Amino acid sequence: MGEPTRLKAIAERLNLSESTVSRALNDYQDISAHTKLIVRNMAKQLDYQPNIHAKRLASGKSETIGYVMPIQEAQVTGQFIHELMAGIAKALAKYGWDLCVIAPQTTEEELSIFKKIARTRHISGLVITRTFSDDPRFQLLQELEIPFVSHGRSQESRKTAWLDVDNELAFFDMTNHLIELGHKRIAHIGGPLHYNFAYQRRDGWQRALKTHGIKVPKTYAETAELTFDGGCHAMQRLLEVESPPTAVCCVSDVVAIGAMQALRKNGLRPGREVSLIGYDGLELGTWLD
Amino acid sequence: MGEPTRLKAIAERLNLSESTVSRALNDYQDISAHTKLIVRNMAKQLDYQPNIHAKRLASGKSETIGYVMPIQEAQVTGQFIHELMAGIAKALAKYGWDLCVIAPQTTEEELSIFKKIARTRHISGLVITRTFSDDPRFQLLQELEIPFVSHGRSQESRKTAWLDVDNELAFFDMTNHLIELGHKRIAHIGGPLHYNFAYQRRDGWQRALKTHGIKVPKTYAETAELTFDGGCHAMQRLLEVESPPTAVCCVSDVVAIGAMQALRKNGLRPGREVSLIGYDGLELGTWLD
DNA sequence: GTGAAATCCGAAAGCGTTTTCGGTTGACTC
DNA sequence: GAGTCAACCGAAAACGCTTTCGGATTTCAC
Repeated sequence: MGEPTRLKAIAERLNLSESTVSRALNDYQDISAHTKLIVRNMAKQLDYQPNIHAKRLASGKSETIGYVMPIQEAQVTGQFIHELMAGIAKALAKYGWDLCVIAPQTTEEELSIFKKIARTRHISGLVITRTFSDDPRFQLLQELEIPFVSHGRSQESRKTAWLDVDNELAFFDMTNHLIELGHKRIAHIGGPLHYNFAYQRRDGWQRALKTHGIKVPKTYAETAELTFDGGCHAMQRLLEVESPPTAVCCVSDVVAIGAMQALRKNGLRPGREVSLIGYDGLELGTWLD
Repeated sequence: MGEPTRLKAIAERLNLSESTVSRALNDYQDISAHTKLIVRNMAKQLDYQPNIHAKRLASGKSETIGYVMPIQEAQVTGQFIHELMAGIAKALAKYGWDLCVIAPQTTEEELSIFKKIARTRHISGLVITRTFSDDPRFQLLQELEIPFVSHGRSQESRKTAWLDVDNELAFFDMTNHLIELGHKRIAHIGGPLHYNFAYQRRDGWQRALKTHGIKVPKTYAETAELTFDGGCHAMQRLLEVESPPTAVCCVSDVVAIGAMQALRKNGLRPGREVSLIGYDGLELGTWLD
């Protein structure tokens, strides 16, 4: 293998200056088409790969995106989190950008990392995940003028870029489906409402009921930790209500499985006496129905 | 915020040269303890953060580890994959190193990325995951002299560093547990044997049976795709065997859930007529039993 | 055939570190 | 008091690229 090819090598071979070669490769306007062509050919021939550190130092651009991993709590499923990462990494790779993992331990640490990035600018932009309804990161990042995309929205998302599943619609559809199947007593086991997706999903459920003029007792709106146990206990509570629901849509599959466990304990068969429906990347749904 | 602090600023404030400051911060031997002290204090006071690109360019070290994401196939669960990433990222952060995501689309692309890294050395080392029993990456990386750690082993792992769950032992223990519960007819639904963990897990099951002098028909060693369907079909086949098993240990929880579905279809109750046991990070086990 | 305007390229100054190589002190020996 | 040897520190050259600035051609209009 030996030494990697440098700009200098290309320049010497072609009797050009390094600056010309650099500009040819970066497609500057003031380089003739012919020159660009021969430079690029030579670069390909020598398998030239620019030294990214020199490049980033000289240009002052870091060409790096930081992916902020959610702080570990409970066993909120992380199934699709890494698919998203892989997708982003692939897309960035096309442009020679890097995706860097940032894993803060606490919220305070997370915010202080942001501040550090704002000073050093060694990271050009961020992807943040697991957003909260009231998420302090949105304001801070805007103040610091760090470009970012959020996976999942917040109340502040009007002004910022985000990508998200349409949670509200998904649960609206899900609930409608149950209604079409003839269910009237449809409950919801939601997640803690500081998770924004939990908020949205509950809203979808409510809107569907409202649209069809169906009224349910307040006790039908359950809340659970995003664990098996959480789902189990919430379902247990629903079963103790005066007239228990005939269908329950759960905020996540993990919760749904927990709920199912509760049904079994009470001698009820999921899908028969009580319909359960979950939601997530896990595809457990195929088995639940 | 303004401009970040540079080495120069510290040097000027202290009437020292930049080189002295640099060596003081990097704990060189030829700088007096006193000088080191005042330099470090000043650095802290000015909140100095070295420009990593300049640093990496000058030192020729990239201080970056690449995490090679497994190529997407089927829905092999990725639950704990991101916990590992977070752990690595945290550990590296302490030393100012970065963890960079590499997401190849195909095996060929993966190998060519390795070759590129070998030339440019813009990444100091790799973490590779989802290893195969016969994994070409091990040899290539050794040839290219790229330091790496594998998460999961391969046949070649004698010479290289790896970290892994002791799959063999886990399934040995699991099977023993079933034996202690009185089961004699214990089957195994394994994964495709080119996955090394599938290999190891099957071995653990076999060793336990052998240790207790239990013989089972060859048909008890089933293989399934790592999906719900795979588990379902494999279980179906097991039920059609002459004398079906009373317990089955499954290579993963996803497969176990599929198997469970098959049991239900046949009017059997998991945990009653047939015991099922799965294995993974999903903690589904708590519910399965 | 002159001036102006394009067109294309080279020289050189950065970017912010690290690291080699010497040089200046002061202490210590005989 | 000349010579030696540590102990400390500064000057300056890398590292490999980008980008500004200006210089040399060529083109075109008149």
